[in-house]
Amino acid sequence: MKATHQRIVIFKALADSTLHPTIDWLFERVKESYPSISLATVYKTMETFVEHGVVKRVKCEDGKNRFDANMEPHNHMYCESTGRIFDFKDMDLQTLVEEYLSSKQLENFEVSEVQLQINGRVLDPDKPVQYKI
Amino acid sequence: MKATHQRIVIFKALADSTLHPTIDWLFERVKESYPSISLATVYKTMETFVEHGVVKRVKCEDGKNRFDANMEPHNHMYCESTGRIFDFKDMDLQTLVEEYLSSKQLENFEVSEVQLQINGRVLDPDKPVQYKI
DNA sequence: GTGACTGCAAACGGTTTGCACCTCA
DNA sequence: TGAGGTGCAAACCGTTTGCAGTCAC
Repeated sequence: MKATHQRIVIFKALADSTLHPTIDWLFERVKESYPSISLATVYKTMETFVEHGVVKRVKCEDGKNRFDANMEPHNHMYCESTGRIFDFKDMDLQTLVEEYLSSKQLENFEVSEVQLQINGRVLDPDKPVQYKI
Repeated sequence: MKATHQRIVIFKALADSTLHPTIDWLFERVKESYPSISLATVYKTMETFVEHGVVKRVKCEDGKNRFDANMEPHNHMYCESTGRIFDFKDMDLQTLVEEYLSSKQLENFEVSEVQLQINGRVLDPDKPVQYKI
């Protein structure tokens, strides 16, 4: 993967944000420090980032792609009114579910991932959302 | 909700299928018995069905809308190679997760739903997929 | 130097919309 | 008869693509 100027700027914008940015958020952000960048480049770059395991793609109810720079296993809280995604990590919960499922028989299906997502709404958009373990 | 011919035909097509049809699957299907139907009508009808709680919308990795005529609480297995969705119902699992989560404190977030999805691949597309409780 | 990357603009695919006409209740 | 549903075509919006020019290695 070549370290082009564009890729570096996009990567920095990504690393800054914890809120799972969309392509157009990244595009607007990156334009500030690199005004001549094209939208297609952001799309293509994110595609390569996904292929190289730099980020994960997160499909969202609103239809847009979002990206997750957090590559550790974790779960999501999804806000149905703003479309924002919040990470939470609870290995006890993950283990609980995975162990339960491993005791079940799945016929004709090979599991790659068990995804657990809490949907709902943020009450006060100015305050932080927290999951207390 | 008016019982128009179009809506009845669409509803029947829906009830037939367990595999969470897309709009264009429904459109093709419905055209067989109602050739003059328009794609826009299928879109608008599904929208009213969702509003009236007749079906649920299921957002899919492939970007297309799918619909679920099964209104009972249940979970999904998602096949990453075909995009097909299979239902499974395991109340023990659901209760396990919900009880675990209710012991946690979620700050500034109102939960509407906990979604548990098993991603993976169907091994033999001609055989049924089964989750054994 | 060359293969990979960028930027542009045009195309794409799923979905939505505006509007004249029609139809169920 | 009137509120609301239908069909058509055009618009929309996020995303992808083809290609000529450019850049990192």
